[in-house]
Amino acid sequence: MNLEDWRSQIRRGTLEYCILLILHRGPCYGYSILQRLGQSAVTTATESTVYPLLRRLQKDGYLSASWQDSAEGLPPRKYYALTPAGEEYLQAMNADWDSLLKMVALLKEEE
Amino acid sequence: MNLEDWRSQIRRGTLEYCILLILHRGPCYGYSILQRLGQSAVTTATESTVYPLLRRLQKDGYLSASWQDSAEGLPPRKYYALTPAGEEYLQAMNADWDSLLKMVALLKEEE
DNA sequence: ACGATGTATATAGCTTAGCAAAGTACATCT
DNA sequence: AGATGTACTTTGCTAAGCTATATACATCGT
Repeated sequence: MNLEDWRSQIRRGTLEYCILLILHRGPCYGYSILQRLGQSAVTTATESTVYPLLRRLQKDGYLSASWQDSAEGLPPRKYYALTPAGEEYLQAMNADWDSLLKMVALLKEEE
Repeated sequence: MNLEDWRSQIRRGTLEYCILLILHRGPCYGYSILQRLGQSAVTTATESTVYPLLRRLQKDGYLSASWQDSAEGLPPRKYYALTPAGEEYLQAMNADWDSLLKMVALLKEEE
C-alpha cells in the first residue's frame, strides 16, 4: 500500500460527496464535474469513475438528468441536478463530514 | 446507496489514517484502537475491519508488532507501533488530508 | 451450575466502488 | 492524415470494509 493506493481509497465516498457539493450550486454535466474534481490531486478521477458514479446516484434517486444540446458542433451534454432526496442526502453527509473532521482533529490534538 | 453505505465507503482510507494518527502518540493494541475509533459514528469499525488492517500495515512495513502479557488473567495483547516508514507515510497523508479539506471547503464556499 | 458479558485476536467469503483500457462520435488544428 | 479536444459508455480487475463465525479465559448474575 503506497500513497497513491491510499488516495484511491480516500476517493471512495469522498468523490460522491464532492459531486453532490458541486451540484448543490446548480446543474452540471459529467465532463465539467470531472475537470473541477481535477483541481485537487486527492479528488482527481477518471471518466470510468465519474460517469458510472453519476448514473448510480441518478438510479438511487439523488440526481435527475437531462440531455441538452451544445453550441457549435460540440457533443450534447447530460446535465445532472440534485433532487430533494439528493439535498437531504447531502445534508446528512455534511453532518458526518463535520463529525469526521472533529474526530481527526481530536486525534491530532492529543499528541 | 444510503447514508450507512456511504459511511462504510468513507471509512476506506480514513480508518487507516486514524489508526496511524493514534499510533503516532505511542504504541497501542488492536482492541484499544477499536474502542477509540468507536468514539465517532463515522469511524466506528468492527474487529474484522481493524485486525486485518493492522496486519496489512505491518506487512507493508508501516507498523511493528510485539506480543505483551496483560495482568490479572486478561488475554495477551499485540502492541503495534509506527516504524520510520510509517511516520513518513503519515506525514504524506497529513498533507493530502489538508489538501482534501481545502478542496471541500472551496466547493462549499462557492455556493 | 450455567448463561451472559467483557477482553483480545483471527479467518473465510461477500460486496462494492475506483480504475485501466478500450470504444464511439464529431470538430478543430497542424 | 493524424493529433488534440469535447463528451459519454462499457467490461473486467482489485482492494478494503463487513457479516458471520471461531477461539480462549475471566467475572458477574440468577
